[in-house]
Amino acid sequence: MSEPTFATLVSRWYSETARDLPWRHPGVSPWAILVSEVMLQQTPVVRVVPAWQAWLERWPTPAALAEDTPAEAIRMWGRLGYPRRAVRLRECAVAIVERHAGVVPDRLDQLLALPGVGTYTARAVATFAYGQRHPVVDTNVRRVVCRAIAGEPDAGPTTRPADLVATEELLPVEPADAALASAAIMELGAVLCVARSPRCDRCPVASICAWRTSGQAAPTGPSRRPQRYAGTDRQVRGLLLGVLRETTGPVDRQRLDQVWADDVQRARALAGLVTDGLVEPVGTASFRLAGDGGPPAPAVV
DNA sequence: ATCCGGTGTC
DNA sequence: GACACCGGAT
Repeated sequence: MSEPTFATLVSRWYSETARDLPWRHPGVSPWAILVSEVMLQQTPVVRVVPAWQAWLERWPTPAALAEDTPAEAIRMWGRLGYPRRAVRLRECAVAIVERHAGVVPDRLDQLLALPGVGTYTARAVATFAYGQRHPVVDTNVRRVVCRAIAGEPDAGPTTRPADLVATEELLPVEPADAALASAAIMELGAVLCVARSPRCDRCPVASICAWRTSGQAAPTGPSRRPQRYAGTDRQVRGLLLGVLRETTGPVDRQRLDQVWADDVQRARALAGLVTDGLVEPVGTASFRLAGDGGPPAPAVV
């Protein structure tokens, strides 16, 4: 009789203590899981929950979202941040309708080909929506595996192929068990094995954690530079988008000019919004959220 | 004032 | 591989 494995210990802990998140409920559709994963890409759980519920109430299927305008997707996105994700999610819905008859695909290569879906999200959907056996490595999983298995601090800002391999080796053979283990490892990284103040006293694998055994080394590499928000193009984009979001249809350039004094930076931010497909010019002196007021795009000058 | 994070682009 | 991208929590 052997010791319980890493996956067994973490999965048992997860089954007993997991947060009750709505996208983890039985019967949640693959589309709803995909929406949750895209929202969770850059936004904390507590802020995603209400937005996810409202989004799926309005657009329960990819086809429903595909038929609506980018402008409405941007408005429904609310203040989740990184609103390009809203436009990509709608483009993703269009692609699902066009390529897959409105059904979220279950193959990794097909998922990866969708707008806004990268290596993490493709594996998360294949695993959590379709019960397949894949390593699902986000920043939390990477940190947990680096610590507990390699005994090292987190390897850095990107997921390496080696991280995928190391995680795969932890997964049970049965796909359903592997999916549960992946959810459990993510939960562990989000709740206990956090970056700064890990709660090892409550950790289900504290007894077999290589990082704990070896003295909990801190990361050695260059710490990532702090990113500011105030005064950046990001802030200006947010201000411009705020005006457009609360207005139906075109907004005069003059009104947009009032949100930020620096002409050069304001113009750069507005151009960026257009490039990103969030905003489009209407005539020569006004702008609107993409597709706002109907699909017919403005005449290209 | 600092922290957090996938994807796409260059 | 560096960088841009958002906003709220702490």
